[in-house]
Amino acid sequence: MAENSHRAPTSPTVDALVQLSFTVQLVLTRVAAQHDLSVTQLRLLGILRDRTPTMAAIAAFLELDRSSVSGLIDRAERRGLVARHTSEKDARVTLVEATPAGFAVARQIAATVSDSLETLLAAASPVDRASLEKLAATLPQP
Amino acid sequence: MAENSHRAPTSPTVDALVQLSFTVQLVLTRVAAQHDLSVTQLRLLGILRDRTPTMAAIAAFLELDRSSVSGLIDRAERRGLVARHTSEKDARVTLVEATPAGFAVARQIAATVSDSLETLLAAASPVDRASLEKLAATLPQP
DNA sequence: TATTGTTATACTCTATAACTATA
DNA sequence: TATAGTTATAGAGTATAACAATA
Repeated sequence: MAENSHRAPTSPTVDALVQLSFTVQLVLTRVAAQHDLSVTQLRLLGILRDRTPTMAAIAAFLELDRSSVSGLIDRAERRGLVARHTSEKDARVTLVEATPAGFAVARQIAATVSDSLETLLAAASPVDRASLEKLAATLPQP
Repeated sequence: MAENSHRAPTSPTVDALVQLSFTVQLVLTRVAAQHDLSVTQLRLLGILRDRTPTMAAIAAFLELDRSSVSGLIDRAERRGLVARHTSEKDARVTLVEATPAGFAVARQIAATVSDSLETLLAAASPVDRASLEKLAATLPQP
């Protein structure tokens, strides 16, 4: 038997996908940390860039329990990044909106992430870039 | 001014990379959850498939503080997935090894992740796959 | 009654600082 | 003294269960 019987053979494409994913997450984690934020808070700010969603919508988007989102918004609110508003149509519903400070942080983070990833992609050919874009566009949501 | 002044223009390749990354992480999170594990524990088991590293090596690999790794290994050990051994060469050093149960879980997880991602990749052409593999191989570590 | 959100509780994950044991 | 690892502590993130307010 080979030296290592624990490693099941897996496709090189799958390996590439997983490795790529962790590289991107590492970049996101580091950039978020520069602003003393978690990747989840970073995602939250991303969502709020062009939406004013309900708590439930945020939970659905992030695939979190609504109680987890309550805590998430509590902490973001405490830091002045987001604000809660009660819906005028349905008093049960809470809408979440980024504050000007929240938008500013979101912009900075997006710019830094973009720069970092572009630097990593420096060696990628236009054809490989196009493949990557096509792949992302056609990949079904799991 | 446009409807939304908060969204800075970013490259489609960067967007693709980020989206792809979150898709993969979602798959990993779900598969890990099926075994009541976190993605970090999943990564740990992945590392231990072909290594018996020191605590410090695990910390370096996962980019965590050594104290965080102590807790991580505590919890994995409590669940019977890994075991600690003191190095015979240097009594300060602790080596971490997967147990048979740990290897079994690692194998199952790897198989499920592989299946899930292959399903997602069903529509990807051989050329696009090759591009993805090349990209992962040439991407510098950030 | 059903839905929206919060709270109480418990656990994992993580870091910082202080510590122990060994080299 | 320096290094490897642990412990104490604190906080973020997450889920489950129970709850209040509103529909």
